[in-house]
Order: sequence, then C-alpha cells, then structure tokens
Amino acid sequence: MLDERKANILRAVVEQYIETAQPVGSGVVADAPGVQVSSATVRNDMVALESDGYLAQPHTSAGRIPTEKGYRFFVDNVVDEVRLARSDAKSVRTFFSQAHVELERMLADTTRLLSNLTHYAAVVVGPSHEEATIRSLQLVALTDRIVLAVVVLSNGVIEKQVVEAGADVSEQQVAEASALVASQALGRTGDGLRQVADEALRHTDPAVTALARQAVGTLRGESAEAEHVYIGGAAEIAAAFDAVATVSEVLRILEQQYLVVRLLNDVLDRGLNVAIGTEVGVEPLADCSVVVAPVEVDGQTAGTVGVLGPTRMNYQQAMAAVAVVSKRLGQTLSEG
Amino acid sequence: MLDERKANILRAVVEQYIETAQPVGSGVVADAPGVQVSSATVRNDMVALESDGYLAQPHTSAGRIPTEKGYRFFVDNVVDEVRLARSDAKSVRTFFSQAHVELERMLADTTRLLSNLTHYAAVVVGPSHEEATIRSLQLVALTDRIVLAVVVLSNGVIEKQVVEAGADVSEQQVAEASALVASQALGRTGDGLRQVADEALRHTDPAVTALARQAVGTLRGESAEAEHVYIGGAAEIAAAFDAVATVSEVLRILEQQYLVVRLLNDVLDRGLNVAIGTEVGVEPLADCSVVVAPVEVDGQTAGTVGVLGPTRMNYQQAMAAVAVVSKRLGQTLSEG
DNA sequence: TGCTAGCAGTCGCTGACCGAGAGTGCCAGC
DNA sequence: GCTGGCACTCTCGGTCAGCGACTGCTAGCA
Repeated sequence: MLDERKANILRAVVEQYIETAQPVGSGVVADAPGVQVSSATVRNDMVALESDGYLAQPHTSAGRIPTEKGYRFFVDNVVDEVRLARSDAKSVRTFFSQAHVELERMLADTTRLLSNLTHYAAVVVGPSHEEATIRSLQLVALTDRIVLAVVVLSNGVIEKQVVEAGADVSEQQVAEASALVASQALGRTGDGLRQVADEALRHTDPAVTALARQAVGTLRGESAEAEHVYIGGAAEIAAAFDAVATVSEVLRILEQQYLVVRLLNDVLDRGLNVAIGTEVGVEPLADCSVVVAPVEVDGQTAGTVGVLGPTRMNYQQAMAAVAVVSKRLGQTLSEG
Repeated sequence: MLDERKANILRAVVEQYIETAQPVGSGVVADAPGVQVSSATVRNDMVALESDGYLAQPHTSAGRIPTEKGYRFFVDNVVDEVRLARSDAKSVRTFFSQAHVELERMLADTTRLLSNLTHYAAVVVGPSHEEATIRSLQLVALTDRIVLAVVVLSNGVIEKQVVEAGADVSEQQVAEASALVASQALGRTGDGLRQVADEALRHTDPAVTALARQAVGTLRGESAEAEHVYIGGAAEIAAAFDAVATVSEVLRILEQQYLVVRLLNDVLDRGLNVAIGTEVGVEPLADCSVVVAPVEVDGQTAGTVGVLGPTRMNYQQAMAAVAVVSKRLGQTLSEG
C-alpha cells in the first residue's frame, strides 16, 4: 500500500497524463495540489513508484507515465466523488425525461448519449428478453413453405424467426397453427417458451401440429441467445488514438458485436467495473480500457452499459457517466 | 479529349498511384505497358496533362498524382472490363447461394461481403417497403394506453409503430381494432396504406374506431420514410487513410445514417455510379469517393448498394464488386 | 531521519546542413 | 515529333550541435 504522499503523486501523474498525453515530470507534480513538497522529493518518490510498478519512464530524462497497475490503483483508491458535471447531468436528465416508447430506439440513442458525454465509444447491451412476457405470437405465411414467427414482448421488442415448413402449408393451416402456439405461449416469458412441451401442441391436422411444434422449437433455440447490442461513437475511437493502425484494430473488434458482449460480461463476471489494458482480455485492445455497469431492473440484471476508450481515459468522468446512465436506464426500463 | 497516348499515361499514373500512394514519376510511366515512349516524352505529355487539370504535382521534382478530373477521366474512359477476380466472384456466388430468408440479416451480411471484397466501407440501403405487400397487421396492447402496431410484409420485414391511445382501451377493443385495420390493410402494399380512408374504418364502438384510425394514421406517416441502412467495414476506413483526423471525420459522417442515404441517392439522382472527392457533395468527404449502384427488383429500383473509400480507390475493382453484388442482390430479392 | 537545493548527466527534440537521389523542364539533334 | 542529355529543383535521410527537460545523486540542513 502506498503512503498518502505517494498516492497523491501518483494521482497527479495520472490526472496530468490523462489531460496532456505527455510524460509528466517532477516539476509539474510538485506544483500539483495535494503535493506540497519539492520536485526533488517527488523525484525520490517517483523512483519508488517506478520500482513498485506504478509508473514507467519512456526513456531517461523523460517524465513518467502511469502503468496499468498505476491506473488500477488510481481507479481503486483515488477516484472518489462519482459526480457528473452539471451540464452533463442535465443532458442525462433531459434524455431520460423524454418519452421513449420503443425500446430499441431508446437503447440506440443511449449509446449516442454516452458517447457524447464521455467522448469514447459507447456500448449498450439490451435486456435479454427472458423476463419480458409474450404479448402476442403469430405465424405469418410468407410463401407456401416459409413461415415467419413473430413474437411481441411486453417491452415492445419484437423477435422474429423464420420457420421452414416441411411441406407446403395453406393459409388456413398456418392460421390454426398460429392460434395453437399462441394459446400455449401467451403470457409466458420468452424463456418460459422452453417449458412448452411438444405434447401440449396437438391438432387434428398433423401438418398443423408439425408446424406448431417446429415454430416453438425454432423460437426456443433462438430467443435466449439473441443479445441486442448497440454501439455508438466509433468515431471517438479515431480521435482518441494517434496511430491509425490501432484505430483500425479497435474498430475491427467493435464490428464483432458478439465479441464485445462477451467482453463486457467477462469484465462484470470478474466483479470489475473497470478493465484496464490487458485486463480487458482482448489482445488488440491492450491500449484500451473499458468501464461497465450492469443495468438493473427490479433488482435483476437486465443489460449492460459501457464505454470503451484508451487506457489514458478519464476514468473519473467515464465511471460517473456510466453509473448514472445505467441507473437511469434501469429506472426507465422498470417503469415502462 | 485526350489522345490515346495521353490517356494511357493518365491511366498509368492513376493505376500506379492507386497501388503505391506515392507520386508517380515519368520513369515508371514510361515503363508501363501501353506507353512505349521515352520518359522525356512522358514528361512533355505530363505537363500538358497537368495544365489541363488531370494531374497535379505536390512540388517540383516530385512525381504527379491524379486530380479529381484525372480520376473522373479514368473512370469514364479507361475503366473497361468490369470483371471480378476469380476468387472474389466465387465468394459472391457462395454468398448468394446460401439461403437467406431474413431480409435484414442478409442485407447486413451483404455489407460485410462487400467490404471484404473491396476493403472499403460498404453501405446497403434496404428496399423501401413500399412495394412489399402486407401479410399481417396486428395491434398488440403493451399497456392500457400503449399499443404496438406490427406489420409483417411479404419480404419478411417487420415494421412496428407505437400507437398511443387517447384513453384506456381494453384487450377486447384492441383485438377488434386490430381485426378492423387488418381487414382493410391486408394485401395492400406498404404504400397502399395511404389509400385506406378513415371512413372505411368504422365500428360500433367509437373507441375502437378511434384506435383503428389512429393506428393507420401512424403507420401511414412512418412506413414511407423509414429507410433501412446497413453499414459495414468502418474499420477499413481507418486502414485507408493515414491521417487520424480524416478517419474521425469520415466515421462521424457514417454514423449519421440518414445522411449517408441521402448522399447515395443524390449521387444516383445525378445519374452517376461514381462520385469522386468533392463530387460526393459532403465537405468532410472531400478525400473520399463513392461507388454506387441501384438494386433492381423486377425492373424497379428497390435499394442501393455502395462502397465508400479514399479518392485513391481501386475504382475498377470497386465498380465491379458493386455491380455484381447489386445485380445478385436484386435477383435474390426478386426470387424471395 | 527526512526533506531540499543544487549539480552533473542523460536523452529527446529542433534546426541547420549536406549529399544523394528522384524527378523535372528544356534544348538541341535526329 | 520524338529522344537523349543536361542543368536544375526539391525532398529525404543522416549527422551534428545546441537547447531544454528531466533525472539521479549527493551534500547539507532541520
């Protein structure tokens, strides 16, 4: 553990480096508030911090920059007041006070809000629809053999799934299968669909039975896994790094949305709100940090909110923004 | 108009510059196939090409680079054989031979295909749903006052629209309004919904009438405007430019999807397949070019396919890829 | 013991300079 | 009208010196 002065010095280095992206020398640190000692003393402490792995020196006669361990200490021990700037708090408030009836648009807009607040890329993973109840389930014939199963959930989300019938089916048969499936599914949660037994789906016409069972089978398979991801502010990534190769790599990761979801969940599973550099666990994101928070609806985790930026990130502000947005989002979701 | 040798020289410069991104000197041009003259002659022609505005010189004693006018000439007069590389043609074929029943996923995947082929960002604007017929229209109550209108179109696309009822409505009322609207809308095109007169929607219960009319009204307003855009390969933008500021600007444009749609349509409206630099008409995209093609289904335009890359783009390949993909996409859409 | 002032030393950055090389424009000759 | 040749221009890479920033160390002071 670091004594108070060393912690203050580390804090000063991190804050300064976040601001300027330049190695920080002992001079400016000595002038920082909370460090009322001479630059020589700062230097002595800096060598200690360096040998303890909190700071690094790009080369002799350059200032210090924080290591991952340094950022980690900063995040764990130094970041205190989780408070948004007044104007930011206001834009969050106005955002959530607007009516958002369509879940999906709201989540997409939320990424925009977050990336505007933080100037980093923002990720929102939508609530898994397992908890929402099924308000409507309908089979619609598209062609003689292809049927679309459309599920409307209580949160306004629509799941759809293509069902290919084994043989040609008539409009009439589709309608009957639709009614049959609906009778079993309505009111259940998306997850509850798994409990619909094939035996419950029976009709005098075997073709109808078959179609109904197949529809439920397809929906069973899908509904649990489909995570809805929204990513916004990719352009901020370009602004945050100065090597175009890094930007390209990071964007390539962001394009693989399933990877991003897994990444966020991994971080949360490890009990972290912040993953720094290699902690993120994806090699091309070694220069990136991630700040995440679960979205809680009625005490249940129902989604994730996060931002992705350079390790040289304004953690204080990002953590505040993510915390506030995830909380407000949870509230809004539990109301609507 | 340029004589043949000048055209060949211009061609050589453009092709070389596309490949190397370096100013092209008279020496390499003289060695190019189709230019069997000495470098001195090439130089003489180059000054002519420069004073005609086809080439530019970053500084004396540097080679030449093409201007927008130079690229334009190249695209209009030089690009001839629109042919994909064998392996690329194959991946297009396998892509479209796979079953794609869900339109939206297919379009999203198409952007991935195109950006893989060209290594530029790809844009696909989905078919406006005006031509597809309505297979199902259903009102689903989410809360006492909020009703979701769900429209399933014959191409498998689902449109949804939130309808807020003026007063609380019962499940029964929603069901009746749903049947009422469906009876009028089924079989019409999405556009044809506009022709449903309010008078045709009448029910003994005035609340049902009101809800039905409001639902149709909301759907009327929306269905025409909602363009579905898919953008893929944003990471390629980062690889294509070496100034991180440019990358950031371009990505910022791509994030505004409505702007991208308008941009592509503008280009097509001007009767162009290729827009080069300032021709694109968006100031931050001055270093970008766009290659577009309409997607035709049964002779009707039903979407757009395009790529966006640096002005220093491989037009030949990009044009070929866009042409093939748009054609195959049109075929696939008219089948399914 | 802990802090500080001071000083020598290291190293990157900047600007000047220079030579090599690439490319040009022009001219004379074929 | 094309070409070879030549003088010229300008960039690029490398070297070097001066400068400035910052460090590490040491001696001295409270």
